[in-house]
Amino acid sequence: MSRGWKDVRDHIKRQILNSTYKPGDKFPRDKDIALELNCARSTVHRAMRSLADAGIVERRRKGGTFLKPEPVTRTTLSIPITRVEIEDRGYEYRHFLVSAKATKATPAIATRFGADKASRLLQIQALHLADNRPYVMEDRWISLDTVPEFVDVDLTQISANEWLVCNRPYSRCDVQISAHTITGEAGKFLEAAEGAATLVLERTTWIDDNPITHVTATHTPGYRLVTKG
Amino acid sequence: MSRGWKDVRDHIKRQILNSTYKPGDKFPRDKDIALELNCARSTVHRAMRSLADAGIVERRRKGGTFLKPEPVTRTTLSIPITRVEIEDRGYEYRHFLVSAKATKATPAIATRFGADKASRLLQIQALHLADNRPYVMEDRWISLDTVPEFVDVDLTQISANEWLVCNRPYSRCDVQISAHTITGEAGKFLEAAEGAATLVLERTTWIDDNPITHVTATHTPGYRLVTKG
DNA sequence: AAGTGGTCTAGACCACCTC
DNA sequence: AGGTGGTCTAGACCACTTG
Repeated sequence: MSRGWKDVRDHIKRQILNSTYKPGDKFPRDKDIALELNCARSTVHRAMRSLADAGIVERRRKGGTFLKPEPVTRTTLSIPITRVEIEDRGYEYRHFLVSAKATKATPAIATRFGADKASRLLQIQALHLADNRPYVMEDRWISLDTVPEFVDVDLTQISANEWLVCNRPYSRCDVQISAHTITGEAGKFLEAAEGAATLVLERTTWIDDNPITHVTATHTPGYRLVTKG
Repeated sequence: MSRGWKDVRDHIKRQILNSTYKPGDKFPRDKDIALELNCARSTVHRAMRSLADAGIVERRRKGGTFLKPEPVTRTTLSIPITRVEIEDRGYEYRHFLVSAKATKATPAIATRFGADKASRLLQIQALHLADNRPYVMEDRWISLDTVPEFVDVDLTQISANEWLVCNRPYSRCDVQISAHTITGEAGKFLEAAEGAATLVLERTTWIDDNPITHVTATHTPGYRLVTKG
């Protein structure tokens, strides 16, 4: 007999794994499952919702619950503060401010932030080091319209990354991952060979409809992103 | 007055955004929040759990609820069946089997699968095309110990990717993302210039403790992974 | 129009962890 | 040992969507 909602979830998972239900199949209604497993409907609901969150099952009011016909692998990517990421790997963290200047928006940034919201900008380049070796280089744009107090931050003491994450919670965040070959300055700072392949993470964060920052993080060659499933 | 748990969640989110609470701060206990917002404790619980799932808040029995001291950006990566991904982008899908053969495990695969579980293996290389242009090349290992019936699959009709995802649900999945420069065969099939940077996704899926498959997917240069927040 | 999942409530008990 | 979050229950009502 099932006790908690996790047991109910595992019971259903097992049925999926041993093909009691196949992609596209319909499950009994929550009430009947509850009856069968001798628990409350809300317990079945809790289990089913966790399966729906994981992308395994699809639920529709009046329609019922179905095993997803075309399963989607869903995995969670955690991106900590760079300092924490480096320290978690057991290295000593340091960061190094390369440049900081007020500039006009490039067309790419204007498009991303919204043409009317890219008036006062700060561009910052910084290098994060692990045990004094280059780890990641970031090229960041900050909207001073959204974060005016940023001009007072001492970037030799705290990285823009850490200050923003800790002082400016965001309501929305876009992440894009791509691969590029290293060129020019980035290669010099990262001490990487020209033409090496690097993983690039771009993030834009927003508070309501106002852009906070856009950062392009170029990692040293060989960097791997790992998701915990 | 708050109505549903989403309103409670948004109420707390707003308090975080306007710095009513700062990283590390402790929230009142659920019961008190419920009293203040005039709703049931379980409603507050539902809201707090969604914030905890999002990595915004940390909850400890007896300890209470805290705003995370070092916020972590958490984002969800969805990886559909390659055919669906291509069709969703509005292209016509085709796939092309390059090779399929029974082979011995390379040391890398043996390590990944577990030395004792890499005895009967199939290695498959296939190319997925969008509007007849190369989209992604996959190099896949399949454990015939775990999936013996795979030998009967007609890989000219259905891709290994789609057959496995639809017929072999997994209980665990690891994903790794990295950047590489294209070399040799992959470049030929992807019609990409030697030395171009490509995004590589590696996935291993398991059922319980048995490996199902390991796939290395090499994308055409310029490919971007986007997360939906 | 009716059936299904989604949510809210109030109360109870449990489990875990800090104090 | 006590306080906090975690869960279960039973019942009620709501919201959406489909037949």
